[in-house]
Parts: sequence; structure tokens; C-alpha cells
Amino acid sequence: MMTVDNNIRTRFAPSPTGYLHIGGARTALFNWLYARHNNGAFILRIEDTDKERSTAASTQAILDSMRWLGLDWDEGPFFQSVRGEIYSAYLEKLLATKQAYYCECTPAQLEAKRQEALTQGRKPKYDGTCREKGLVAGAGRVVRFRCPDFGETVVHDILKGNVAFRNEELDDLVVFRSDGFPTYNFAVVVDDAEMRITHIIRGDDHLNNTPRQILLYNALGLPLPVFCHVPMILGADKARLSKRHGATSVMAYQEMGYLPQAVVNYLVRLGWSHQDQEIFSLAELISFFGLGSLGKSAAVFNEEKLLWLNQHYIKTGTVEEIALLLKPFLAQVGINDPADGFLQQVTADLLTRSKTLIDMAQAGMFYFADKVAYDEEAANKFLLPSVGAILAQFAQCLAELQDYSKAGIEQLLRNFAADTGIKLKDIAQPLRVVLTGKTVSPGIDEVMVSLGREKTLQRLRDGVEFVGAKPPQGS
RNA sequence: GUCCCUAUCGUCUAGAGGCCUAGGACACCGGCCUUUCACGCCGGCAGCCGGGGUUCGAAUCCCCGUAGGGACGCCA
Repeated sequence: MMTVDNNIRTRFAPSPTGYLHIGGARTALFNWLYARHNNGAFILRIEDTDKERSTAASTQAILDSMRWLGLDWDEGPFFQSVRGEIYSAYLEKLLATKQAYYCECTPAQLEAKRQEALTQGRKPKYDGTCREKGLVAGAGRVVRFRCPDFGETVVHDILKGNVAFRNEELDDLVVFRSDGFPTYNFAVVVDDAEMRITHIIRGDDHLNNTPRQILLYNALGLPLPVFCHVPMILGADKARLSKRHGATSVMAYQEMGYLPQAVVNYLVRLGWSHQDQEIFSLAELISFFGLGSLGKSAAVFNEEKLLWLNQHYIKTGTVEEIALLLKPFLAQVGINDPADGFLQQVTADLLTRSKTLIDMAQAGMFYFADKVAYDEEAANKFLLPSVGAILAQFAQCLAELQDYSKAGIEQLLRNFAADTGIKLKDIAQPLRVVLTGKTVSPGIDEVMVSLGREKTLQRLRDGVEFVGAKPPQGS
């Protein structure tokens, strides 16, 4: 199918040196949404020119994370590591026009100069040692771009406005390393041009790189894309988000029992808004998203709000969908291959009481137990010798109940309370402990329905036995 | 140190000069509902960084401070 579009092309270009983190995911999301909104194309490019740090495992993790979030790409993934000829061709242009030159300074020399500059309070930048040496290619030599000494380069950023940099602030950056691989600033320019990227949406930590890239575009005679530098995501201490702020990888959130919709919804609202709306379906996001409603200031990552959204998507999800997602989390607590019908009953009971799928699995364990393990405090408080007779009597009524349904059980509970003169709440808690082992659970009527009459009666018998076997206390 | 960006409740944000007595959401605190816990509903707390301008009028525009962030690699 041919897409009729205005040729908007965006890209996400992570380096495979680690997992996809929250910040990268948001950048990917913004690019994806912008492409989808405009019926354009979203391209995935893996920037693996650093062969020291790039790993296949990281690439895999990034692709998995993208898929989990639902961010599908139209082209790629392209790998820069296999595009060497392309970069070399562009490099030749630079060399041929003397806009680049070979440099034989060693990393150690450069580092020493950098330190010296820093201690003297100067801006550390390449001093141009090899600029006029007229060196040719050779072992250990890099290629540097000849940056103009005067004038200024203005970045026309759709979000930040026009940002001017004096060219003297820039220096002769390395475009090709001694290992024959291009550096980021060079490869990114070549690829964005080659891939006809129209809009570059990326973190504003790249804003300072942009004038250099613009100089490269110009030197190569390539058309400029539209730039949009979005603010970063910070940790609670307002420092750049990192591992020490807790989980930062997308997959960690999957493992912690978050739903991808929740993560997407949370991330999109970090730096973007649509009036007062908080909850967005994917279709709404695609339809509403625009660069004009992006914010300019950095956002602090707040897991509380993510948790709220996760809870929202759990409780508004369909039982079938959530049950399916819950399965692997149940397996983690030792519950394998639950019967579909039963699993769905359990899921339905827990839907409004779970913030994460892990919460849900833990809260739901008791349903699957052969014998309920009583929480010690709960048992001490509610499974007193005096409740044995009541439980036995209630079991009898339950066994004879005609309408074994939530409504029927609720009615029975009320009648039972009225008949015995015991307050409903005084019956409910012991019952709850006997059925679930805990003082906190879904409604006991719901639990009884989900468990079914047989299991429920078994648990009541176990409870009566437990209470009876208890040594008399305090006499 | 130099350059760049940013600045509304604790947090995410609405706000494009009068509609602002600054709105929503999370969190928090009350209350209602109730067989526990949730859900739901109702209510509350809390903010325009500071100082100068411009203007009849500024959260909104300008300048200066201040604070936070980012960049300064043969990382991306």
C-alpha cells in the first residue's frame, strides 16, 4: 500500500551500548508519533560506530523494548557499522575540498592539553596543531573537519528558536577515527541526509553538537533537516536520570509489571501536553501529537504517577487482556498453567486493586493454593476459638445455598448475620482469613464465587479445624 | 572555567498581555460509600525564582541576577 504523505521522515538512532532507557524511549516515542501523525515514515538506525562499546545484546534489547512499547518502524534497522563505504565517499569530498585534514596528535597529547586548558580556565578545544601540516593518511591518524574561525552558526530549532554559536567556540572535530570508523557527528549527518530525514527530534543534550553538524551539512552541500531539541528527563534530585535513580531501562518496567500503554502514556506527558488531558489512547496520541505543544523545560521522572497510570490501565483493561499479561507473573510465584476460566475470575477480582502485575500476582496467590497459609498476625487476631462454631455454621448454610453467586452469597451473609445476631464485619474478617489467609483481599463474596463452592467449603473446613486445634489462650 | 538551554503547586503540566481570585493531574490530608483493601465520589493543602523595565494592564514581552540542567572525547 502506498502512503500518500508529505514526506515527513523521522528517525530514532540509539547507540547499542546498553539497554533502551526511559529517556531514549521518550525520544523514540516522539519521533514515532510525529511520523504517524503526519502519515510519514519512522526509521530506526543503530549507531554502532563505536565497535568497542557496541554489543549485539544491546541492539537486541533495544529492538525488544521498541516492540514492547509498540513503536514499529518503517525502515531499518540500519547499522552504521556496515555503511563504511558511504561515509568514506563523503569523507573524500571533504578531503578533496580541503575542508578536512589528517591529524597525528595522539589521544594522550590531546588529553594533556585538555587538562591544561581546563586548569587554566580556558575552554578545552583542539589547538590546530596539524591543521596546516598537509599530512596524508597513515596509521594512528584521524581526520579532522576544518571549522571556520570566524562568523557564527545559527541553529534554527523549532522548539528553542534560533540559537547562535560563535564558530570560534567550535573546534576542528574528528570526523574519522584512526580505526577507520566515522565519529558520531559525521555519521549522523551523512545518514540523516542519505536517509532523507526531514525532522530530527532528539534530546537537547545534542543542541551543542548541532552547529558542528550544520557546518558539516554545509561543507558537504547537503540540505538541512528541521531540528527539534526536546528537554531531558531528570531524576528526583534534578540530576540527569541515571541508574542510581532506580530503574531506567524500559525492560525493567516490563519486568516490574507495568503495561506498555502506561509507560507510553507516562512518557508522552513528560514534555508534551494536550490541554488538561492525562489519559490518551494510542489513536488519540497520534491524532493530537505535534511539536508545537512540546514543553521547553526538563522534566523530573516520577514513578508515582507512572504507577497511577499503570493502575488505570490495569483496571480499565479487559479481563482477557490482563489475564494474559498476568500469566508470566503468576509463573514467577510458582503458579503455572492456570485454567483460563479460573485465571480470568481471579483477574477480574483483582483488577481494581492492583498497581502492577506483580502486585496482582502476589495478591492472587491464595486463589491457587491447595491449603491456605494464614498470615500469623491475621490468624492471631481473627481465628479465635470462638469463631469455629460460626464458621462451621456458615459452611453449612453455604453448602445448602441455592443461588451460589455474588448476589446470593451477599444475601446469605446478611441473613446469616441477622439470624445469628453477629455483626457482618465480625463474620467477614474471620471468613476472609480462612479463605485468603490475609486481612486484605477482594470482597469475600467475590472470592467465594471465584473459588467455587467446593474449594470454599474445603477452606472453611480447614479453618474450623485450625481453630479447633488451637490451644486455648490466656487461661 | 567557557559556551548553550531552561525556570508556574513536592512532581507532571494548562496558560501565547486583560477570560487568572492562576486551571487540571499525581502524591498527600480529610469525608462519603463499605464485609477488609481497593475502586468510585466529594472536599482540602500547595505554585507564577528574585529584581528592574515595557504597557492603561504581565505568569505571559525585554534586561540583569540567581538557580538547575547540558556541552566542551579517536562516546553517542
